[in-house]
Amino acid sequence: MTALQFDSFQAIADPSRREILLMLAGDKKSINSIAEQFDISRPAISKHIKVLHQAGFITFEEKGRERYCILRQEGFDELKEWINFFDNFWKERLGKLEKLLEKNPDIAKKKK
Amino acid sequence: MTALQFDSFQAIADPSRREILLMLAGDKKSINSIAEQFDISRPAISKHIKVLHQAGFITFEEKGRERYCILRQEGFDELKEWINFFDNFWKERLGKLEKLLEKNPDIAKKKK
DNA sequence: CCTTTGTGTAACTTCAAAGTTACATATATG
DNA sequence: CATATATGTAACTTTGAAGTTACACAAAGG
Repeated sequence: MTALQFDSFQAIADPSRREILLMLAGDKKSINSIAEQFDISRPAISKHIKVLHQAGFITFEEKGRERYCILRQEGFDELKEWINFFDNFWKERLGKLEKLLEKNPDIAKKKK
Repeated sequence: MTALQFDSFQAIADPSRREILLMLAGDKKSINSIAEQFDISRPAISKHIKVLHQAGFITFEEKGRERYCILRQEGFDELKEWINFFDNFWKERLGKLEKLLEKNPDIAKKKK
């Protein structure tokens, strides 16, 4: 249903877009109220919002002529899983090292 | 000491670079052995490796004329913290909701 | 109804990223 | 030593991302 048309890694590569996400963690905000916080033009922000939406990071809540942007938890899933993969990699590696030290405690001793 | 000259968000925005990191989770690899796995040219891979290094994701182990790339755990820290921020945001929000329901159990009931 | 406000988007410019080829250099090997 | 191998990098091209301005349009408000 929510066909991702934009890579989430790509989406958060831009500092302005990361800033927008941070702003939305505070509260939902209209497009214009977001744009006010930036030096770049309103259409530029509009594009960033579009990207964030297409990447699944935000949803909209229409209110008259205003469009409020709301953070969307699932948007962060892909990244979280990616990080988790490497986290597990390190943990696993640490586990192996511990087992090794249990069996060969001598390794921990200085060579000389 | 390790002056980051490249943004880590930017570094993982490129699919090839993410792929390289995945490859290195298996084992350390020489630049050429990495390049072999890709369709793009060796110099292109060389550049990607440089970026990953400057962003702190990998270190090198020189072995004669070969240069082995090794995953570096700290490189992932910035990202992990970023994700954690939003994770805490959701958890906190959930906590607030639970407290609210404790005090006003009626909210959970259907309106009609 | 006219004007203001909030937003989307088309058309354009600029710039940097990602790729290429060509060349340089250092190490290994027969 | 001559050659093959592993790598770095300069110079260049192409492409797309990010910004701009200008315009369109729907909703609100007097």
